[in-house]
Amino acid sequence: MTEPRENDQLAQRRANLEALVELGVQPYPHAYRCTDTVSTLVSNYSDASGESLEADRVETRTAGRILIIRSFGKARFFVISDGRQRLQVYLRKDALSERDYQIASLLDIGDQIGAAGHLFRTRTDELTIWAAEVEFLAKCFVPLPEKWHGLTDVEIRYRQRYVDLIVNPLSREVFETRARVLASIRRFLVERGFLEVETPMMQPIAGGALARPFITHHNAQGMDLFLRIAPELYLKRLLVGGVGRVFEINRNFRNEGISTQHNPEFTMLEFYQSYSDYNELMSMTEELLSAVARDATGGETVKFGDETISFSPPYRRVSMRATVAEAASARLGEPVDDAVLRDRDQAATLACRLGVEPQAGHGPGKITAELFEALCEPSLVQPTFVHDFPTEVSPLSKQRADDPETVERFELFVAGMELANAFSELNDPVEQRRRFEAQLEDRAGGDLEAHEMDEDYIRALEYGLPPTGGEGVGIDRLVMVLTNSPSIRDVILFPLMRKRQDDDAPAGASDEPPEEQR
RNA sequence: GGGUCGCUAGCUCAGUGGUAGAGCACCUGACUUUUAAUCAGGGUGUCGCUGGUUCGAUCCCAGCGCGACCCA
Repeated sequence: MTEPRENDQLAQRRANLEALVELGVQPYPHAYRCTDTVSTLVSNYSDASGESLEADRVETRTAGRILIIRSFGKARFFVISDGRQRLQVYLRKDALSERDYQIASLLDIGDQIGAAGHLFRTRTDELTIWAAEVEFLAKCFVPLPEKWHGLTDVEIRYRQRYVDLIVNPLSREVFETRARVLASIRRFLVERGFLEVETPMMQPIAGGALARPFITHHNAQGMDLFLRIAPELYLKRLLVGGVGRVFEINRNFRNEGISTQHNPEFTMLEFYQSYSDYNELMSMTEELLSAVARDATGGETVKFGDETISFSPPYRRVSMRATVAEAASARLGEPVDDAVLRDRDQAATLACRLGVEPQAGHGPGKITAELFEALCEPSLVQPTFVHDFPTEVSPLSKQRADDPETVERFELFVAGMELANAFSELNDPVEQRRRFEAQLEDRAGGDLEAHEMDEDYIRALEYGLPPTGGEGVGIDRLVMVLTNSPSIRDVILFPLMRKRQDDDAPAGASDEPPEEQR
């Protein structure tokens, strides 16, 4: 590992801490009792006039990190932040003890301080604490990014999210919105009688979705386990057990590439409702997302890049084959009948003409799904339900009564992204076994994402799963849309990044003080 | 996996085959209501890493690393 880089700013900050210690200041004090946070002061007094603050003096003790220092000889202004809001503190020599004034003059941008005093407004009408006391709380040894441009290097923003959060208020706002989204979803579902549960993240069979899992190992049991790719099969076991309305919000792990829409671990909401089906879920999804948008952003309409997206119901509903046929027809300039997509040879021919190479083992259903991805997905900007998927790509969904090649399933697309996936749950154990067996054939043919056989799940179905509608919603992507974030990494606090060699090296402070201070 | 682009001071960015540049930050001095405070002075650097070409490379070439975007 490389030696910690020494530079003047680091040395200066260490010297300032030494000077504080010589004044008798604790370098790492244990607590500071605040009467208010910066955020509550700002929200409570942002409208208070200078006159009213003078007439009814507001005394306060608060704490935060220094973000800006403006120094004027025998007075200085600090802008401090509690991570959400910023507030100015005015420190003048004649208002402070000699000791506190010396402390104030030894503080650096980035340091944590406590301040006590009363609120007033400056000549320029800025709400400010007139400091009577100042307390040193913790040292920042590393210079913060620039006050004007902030931190824009996305690599540092993702790897050192703490720095991003210190200097970019918009980053904090994204995660505040994310928290409101989760709270809103929970409220919505709990109000409708859904029980929140947690099912295994480590599973002996990684099922419930078509994806490659991560493998982990249990030492004491001497067994390999998979990080879950979906909670689905466990949640449906709970439905067999009589938990008629159930949901889980938690992480899934899929061993696949990283993109602006994919992180290997991501957060998914799954909910299931007995005695229901996918039609009911479409309406419920409209209610859920419009409510979440309101709770999280204040309205049902959001800006996403150049687009304005409305979550106000109803959402457009199109069948997958019809929308593929329509897109193919527009592309080729000739009518295309969606019946073509039910025949392997005709579907393959159509795919070739559209520049999508069908793979050998892929039947008409998979080819249709691939054409949909290539032709239709990116153009679905406003919330759109794409329903009635090919059975071939839906091993856990119930077939339509009038059409066994088609299942009762929909996906919701927003901003060109798949946001939700739902279906009437397949509850026939014999048919479920047949579907798993078809998947095993795909697996034998080299499809590493094909579903594995899960005997216990079939046994659970043999006890009787009521007719059920179930849905998964990608929380990260939903938050992307609601916060106008172009990358999934913008809405995940610590997205997966490749390890760097210098990850072990501290940015500044070393264990040893410089020679001259020993 | 493929393509394109990027990596220069703590941060945001210029730039050049011959002593490395700006703004902010930082240091010294002035200044007791500033708002990117102001004024005077100061450049603090492994130009991502390794090799090659060259008298000389941060620059040109190759490989590698990390990242971004597009494609699969």
